[in-house]
Amino acid sequence: MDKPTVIVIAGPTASGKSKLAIELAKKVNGEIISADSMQIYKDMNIGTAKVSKEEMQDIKHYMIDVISPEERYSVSAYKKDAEKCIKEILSKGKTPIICGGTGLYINSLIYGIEFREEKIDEEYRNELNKIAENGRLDELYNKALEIDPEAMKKISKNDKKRIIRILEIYKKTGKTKTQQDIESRKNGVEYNYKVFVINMDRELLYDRINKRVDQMINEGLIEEVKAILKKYKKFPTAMQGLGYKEVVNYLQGNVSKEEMVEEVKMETRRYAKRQITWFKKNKETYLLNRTR
RNA sequence: GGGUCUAUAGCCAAGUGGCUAAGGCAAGUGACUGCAACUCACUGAUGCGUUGGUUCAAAUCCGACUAGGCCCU
Repeated sequence: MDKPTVIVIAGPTASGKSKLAIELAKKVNGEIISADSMQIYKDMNIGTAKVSKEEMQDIKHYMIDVISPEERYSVSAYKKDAEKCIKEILSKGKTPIICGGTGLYINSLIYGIEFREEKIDEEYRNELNKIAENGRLDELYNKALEIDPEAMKKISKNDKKRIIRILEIYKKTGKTKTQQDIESRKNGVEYNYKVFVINMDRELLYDRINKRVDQMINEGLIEEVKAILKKYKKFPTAMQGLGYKEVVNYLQGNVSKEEMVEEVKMETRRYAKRQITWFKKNKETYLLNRTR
């Protein structure tokens, strides 16, 4: 039995993924599933560069505006939700098109990673964070090294977040991350993913990023941030979003507007660079070279 | 024209006589399966504006020159 085809369009910010995905959707009778860790949040529109209703051209988009900025989201939730969308689109006889820049999310789909049911133990996480912040991260590192020396080969002594995760997994399941990773992949991949990664000359991309940031400011990014701050109280993850932190900093009067804009541009470039590194790693990928 | 201060990597900058010229940002490369727009690692000056000198030893002290800032005329 042939696996159904799912198209994936990935690439760094401002490389034109969204537009390409829409064009493609029109041609192949497709619908689009976003793979963006920030576009899942409601009310964060300008800063996350969501496509407008008009730009969608009646192509249905999934996984955008699904949760409130006050909530927390995760890869495992994304995997589950996105696969639901894939099934739904396929059942209509249409082609699912995954489009986005969050490599972690895309990988969970294309490598068919199964996540076990797990609620994050916030208390334990906070406890470990406190230890780490008291300058005792090395203790956590050593503990993690004892539990899972294999996984620790890839984790630096300073990588707080990943060291803590090793300990979390062990406390929760009694298993090592290495074991869990193996189990998570034993089911194989359900769909025939065709992955396209947009590749673009670095300078051109940086230029596009600068223009996009200027445009975001013009479109009212600052107002958007103000509105979000007024509407919601907590932002466990959402305010990590590029641009948002910097605007908040500006609103607090710590930096001038010009400095803030420069910061956002710089951060966006750094982000794009990380994305490029991430996607480069994927084998069996079709590189799309864009020169404009 | 006179005076004065400054000159270190793409940018900001520590060093004020003696190990191999701090650090930050940018840039590049890399890791990353439950916060991922996260978290983290690695990489850069054979040389300190130019040039002469003092010294066993100079980015560091002295002179000249060049460039820039400030003040005076």
